[in-house]
Amino acid sequence: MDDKRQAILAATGSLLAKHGFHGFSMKQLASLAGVATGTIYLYFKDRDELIGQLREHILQDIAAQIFAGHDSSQPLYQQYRLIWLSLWAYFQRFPDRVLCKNQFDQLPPEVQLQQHIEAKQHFSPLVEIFNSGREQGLLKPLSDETLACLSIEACALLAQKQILGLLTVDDDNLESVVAASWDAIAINSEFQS
Amino acid sequence: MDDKRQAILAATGSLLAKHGFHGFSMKQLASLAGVATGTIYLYFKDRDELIGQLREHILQDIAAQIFAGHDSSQPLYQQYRLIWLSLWAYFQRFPDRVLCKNQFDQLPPEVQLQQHIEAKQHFSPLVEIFNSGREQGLLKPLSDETLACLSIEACALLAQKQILGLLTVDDDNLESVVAASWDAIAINSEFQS
DNA sequence: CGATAATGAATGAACATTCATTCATTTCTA
DNA sequence: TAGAAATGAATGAATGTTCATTCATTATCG
Repeated sequence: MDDKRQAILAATGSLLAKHGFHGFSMKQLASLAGVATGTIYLYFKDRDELIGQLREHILQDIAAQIFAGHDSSQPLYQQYRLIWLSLWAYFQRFPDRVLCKNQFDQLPPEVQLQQHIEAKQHFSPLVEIFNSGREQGLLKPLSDETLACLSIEACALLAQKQILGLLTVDDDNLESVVAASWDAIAINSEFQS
Repeated sequence: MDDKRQAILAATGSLLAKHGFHGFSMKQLASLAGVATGTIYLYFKDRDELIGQLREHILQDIAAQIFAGHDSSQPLYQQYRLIWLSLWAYFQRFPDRVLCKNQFDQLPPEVQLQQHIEAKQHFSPLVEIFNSGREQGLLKPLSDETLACLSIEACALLAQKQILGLLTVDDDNLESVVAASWDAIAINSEFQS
């Protein structure tokens, strides 16, 4: 059965979101997933592989969702805006995913290097936007990573805080927040829209 | 002896930075701090209190450093710039602290609410900048938390990535990165500097 | 001053608990 | 009924915490 696998992955996500790596135990996971502890090991070699696969699963899912309506013939800001809003919507729909993603970003340094390379492949359309933006003189001449920190990563940060109840970005503000994050990476000419 | 206490706190920081909460053991800590395991419990009630006190220690230290040269009579951007650059310098000097801070930000949700209230008190001068910036029409009409995410939190994010070797912000770029993060929160008039 | 007593910081082996993982057994399915 | 899937008690390693003991230092007294 493959829905057991899915159930285990889903339970892993919600447990990780709730407790972090602290207090994440295979027994609790089994009980939440509605399987026996041993069953987990039929689908995953061990704890680390389980977590690695969850990470991969989430990353692919996010990438699939936020680039769903992507159209590289649109104006650059429109492309950016759609991605940002899709990411925001995704995180609102699956709050656990933000929390998980941020947990992954706090794994030991040696793990993160590998993660970073994988991630960049998943998000290549965004890298394309950065590239052509710099070429056209629309975006600041900073590295992809720097631009990402200043723009799209703010989305994940804001989403996390909103989920934890530390701030509120309502739908009225949303459009100006996207624009604000664009301002961070865009070159400010007097003629901008 | 109070330097035992300091030694334990320091060792906790570097261990936390290296391994995260994963693989952080009191035995390893004792060995790194150069004390017996039992000694730790003479200075700290338990593991959680130890970590809580480290958090408090780091937060106070950061606040003290980044507001050291703060002068509220300066132009708003100059105030912001100094804080940003001080924070950047601090993180370059004490890389462990960034990694620790980010670990704290991934503690279970219920812990973070309390942390957020404390933190806001430590960083009141920054909140002042946001307040008067909004009043003067220099900053976008967004909440403190949102402005912080878009501006100063990017500093911590960039610092972490730089420390992990995922990007490089050299001193030439630094000034434009600060300006970029300011662009995110500032209102863009045609007459801006 | 010298000898003795008291102190409490520091120790680390011992303890209870928790955890990831295994595997003999049972349950399901084709 | 044979084979696959699932179980969950058992295992042993690892962890946080405790506490009886040590020992350098300080205080007390003859």
